[in-house]
Amino acid sequence: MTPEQLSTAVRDVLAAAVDAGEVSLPDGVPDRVTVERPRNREHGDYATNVAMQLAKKAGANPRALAELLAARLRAVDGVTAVDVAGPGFLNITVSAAAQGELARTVVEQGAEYGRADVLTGTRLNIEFISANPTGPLHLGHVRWAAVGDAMARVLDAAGADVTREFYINDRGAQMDKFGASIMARAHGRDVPDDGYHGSYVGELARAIVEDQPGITELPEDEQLVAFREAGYQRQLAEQQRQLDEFRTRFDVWYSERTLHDGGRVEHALDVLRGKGHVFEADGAVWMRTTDFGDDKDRVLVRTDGGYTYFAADTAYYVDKRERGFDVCIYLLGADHHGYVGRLRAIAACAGDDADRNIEIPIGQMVKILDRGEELKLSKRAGTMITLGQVVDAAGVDALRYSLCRYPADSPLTLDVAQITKHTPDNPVFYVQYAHARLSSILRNAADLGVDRGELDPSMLNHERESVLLGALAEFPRVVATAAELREPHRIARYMEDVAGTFHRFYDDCRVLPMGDEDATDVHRARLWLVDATRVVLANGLGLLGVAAPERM
RNA sequence: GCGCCUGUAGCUCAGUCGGAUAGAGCAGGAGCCUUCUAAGCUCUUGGUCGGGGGUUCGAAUCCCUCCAGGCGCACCA
Repeated sequence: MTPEQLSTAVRDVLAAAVDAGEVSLPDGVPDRVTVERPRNREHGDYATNVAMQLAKKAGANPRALAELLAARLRAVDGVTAVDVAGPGFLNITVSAAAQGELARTVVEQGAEYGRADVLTGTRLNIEFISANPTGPLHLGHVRWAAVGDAMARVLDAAGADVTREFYINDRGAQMDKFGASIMARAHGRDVPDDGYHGSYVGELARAIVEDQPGITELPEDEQLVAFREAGYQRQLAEQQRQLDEFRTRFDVWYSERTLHDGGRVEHALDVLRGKGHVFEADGAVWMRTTDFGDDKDRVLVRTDGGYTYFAADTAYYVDKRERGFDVCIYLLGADHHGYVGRLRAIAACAGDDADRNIEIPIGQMVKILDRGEELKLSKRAGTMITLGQVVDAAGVDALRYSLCRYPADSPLTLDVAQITKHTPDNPVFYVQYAHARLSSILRNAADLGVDRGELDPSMLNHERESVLLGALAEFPRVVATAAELREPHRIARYMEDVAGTFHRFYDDCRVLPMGDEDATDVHRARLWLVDATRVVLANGLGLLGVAAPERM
């Protein structure tokens, strides 16, 4: 019996009590009844607080209402005991057989187990990283690479139609500075003060000159463009390679230039003019974002006739909506949180609901310590910690998992030594090890010729088995919650719980027959449970983009 | 000055439709391998949930206020 089924059963019991005239609910029976796993085992397998929630509406004493529901619940198939406790909690105990059926469900659903449908029908666009193509991805991008990718996977698992998007800022003054910096290096000159000082610029210059020997002979203005474009292409390819290595995938790489070249900016301005939020003042064209909570109005077209970056942001949002996305998610770093107000205002000015059509989660900064020292980037000194260097130090799995295991809105410090060590106090390895251990049991079973056979769920009546089954049953709800709250870290925390629960089961319950023993129904049932546990961990790790090793 | 985020055990942090005695790991202490991975498990010490007020059957959670720390407030990109 899954929590979902039990919740439905409780709701049905409530409805039956209403029909029988034992309870009166002026607002009707609620659609959903919360059934949760109590922290304390003495409170049964599941508990519900419906009686307390509805007591006031029903004009009844919470405990009396609970008693009334308990009497009916006891008759439900698979329920073995119902107690009324405290101010009116219903503590429910489920039979081993009803609970054990879950092992079959999980194994049969396999990779599908855990998928939910809470977001079915929602078209989501999730944009993250969106770095300038003027250099390699660095430390500042790493958190969203991991969390954004995991979030996209979780949203997909919850049934949403997800598009992952990377916005390429390939237009504007920064690009020209980038081109000028490469050109300066190609001629052995100093990079301009406001240019790019990283050592990669020199390497780029060398590679480009080698590839296009005539480039340094071009007139200065043409040469700058040639360097800029060649540098752009190489850096974009480099970023894509870095992300590929980090297992972060995008569906759409959206170039800012195409917004301008395709007339999308003019189009967006027309749309917004039509909504009445555009005005002219001081020779510039503005959008009245203060109508919607922004702290100041924003310029769209400068006095010199050029479009601002904000105009492109506006066009980009309008474009996303016209491409059919219901919700546009922008993952921004804390250093960009000043953009939240104006982005929300864009949505509102476009006639949308800023509380529904746009979401802007803010990720706080990450510090990474290596051998006690903070990996720090300094643009001025030209020292830079690239994504690749961090990956080299910590490994993709450890890095992705560790970044995903904390809520993105809390500041984070990771120690490379801490997240890469192979000890149980490292959550990555604790979870991966559990998966390897499970895989090992399944391998050994095959070697011994023990087949899972038919499941007799009533064999799974050990305390540790019951707790493990209960934990596995939570997976779909955890996925749904993680998706709805945009909090993939819940998946990691959940898996740590499952891994611990499994290790404790393993310690107390022998799965395979020993020596010359014949396999019994208990062995077979435990194999089902082991298989189901392995499925849940594999699916969960998959949601974080972390490997589920079969051997360690 | 205004805005966003954070404040929970010695340390790193979980904890959202408000629920039962506030949790986990580490660190400290004591144990468990003749058979499936000891990269594991068991027991134990440890709290004014930053302070104060409010809402109610019930608050770490919701509201107000104060304190401390981080970040941000361009006709830059």
